[in-house]
Amino acid sequence: MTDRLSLVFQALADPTRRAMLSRLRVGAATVGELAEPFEISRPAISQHLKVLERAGLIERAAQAQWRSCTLRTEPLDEASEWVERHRGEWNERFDLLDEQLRRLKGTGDDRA
Amino acid sequence: MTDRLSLVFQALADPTRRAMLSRLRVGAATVGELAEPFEISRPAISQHLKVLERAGLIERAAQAQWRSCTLRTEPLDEASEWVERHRGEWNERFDLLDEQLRRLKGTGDDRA
DNA sequence: TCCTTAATTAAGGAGTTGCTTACATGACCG
DNA sequence: CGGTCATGTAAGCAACTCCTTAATTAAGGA
Repeated sequence: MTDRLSLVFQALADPTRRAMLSRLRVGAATVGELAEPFEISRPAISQHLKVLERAGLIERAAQAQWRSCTLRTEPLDEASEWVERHRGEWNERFDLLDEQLRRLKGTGDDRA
Repeated sequence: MTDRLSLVFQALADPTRRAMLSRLRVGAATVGELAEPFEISRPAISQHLKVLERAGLIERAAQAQWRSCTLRTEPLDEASEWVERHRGEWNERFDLLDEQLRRLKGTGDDRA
């Protein structure tokens, strides 16, 4: 489980962590804010954040005694690529569009 | 970890299982054929297949003493939906195109 | 300085994963 | 029937996951 893609999928395999990422989509949050919707302890939250950080899905910045967490979506690109490549036939058309849009956007990363 | 989406992401979190799915993309295979590229034991293969089956990603059919495994991509649609919804801003445009293509294809599943 | 707040680290426990070897099932084949 | 091939089940083990409570670090305010 040493490769990045596995770490990302593993991070996404937990509903609490997915909910955290969804929350972060609307903007940065402190650990306390992230913890608020859940009934689990703060250390449990910290551990989930560690998993997300290890997968590259969040970034933490210390400001005074608060840690601001921000979403990093780049790892999701790799995950998306894998999933799209393995969806049925019509998705090959979809992949084509993906690549066209990617070119449009200017990030010229060709996949293997 | 009772929900389908978590089971799918968890199934994808292992390189061996991802390689198996990639292999199945080119057509059905027996357990032996699937096992061939890997150095792990047959029971280990069986256990990986159980994980994939639990996530709905493969289907097994018994033919004589062979079990033919086939890929089922539907669960990947849900995974794809989640990932696309959480990729950066430009992906909102991407999502739009996704939906347009979906309508073009005729599967009218609106997401929440 | 002392207290509070925000968060992490430490230690431990129940359950799961990913592997192993040994054994069981079940179909075909002489 | 007995042997072999394809696969699955059982049992066990080290490592990891996800949670807990207790202790720790570190900043800010009285």
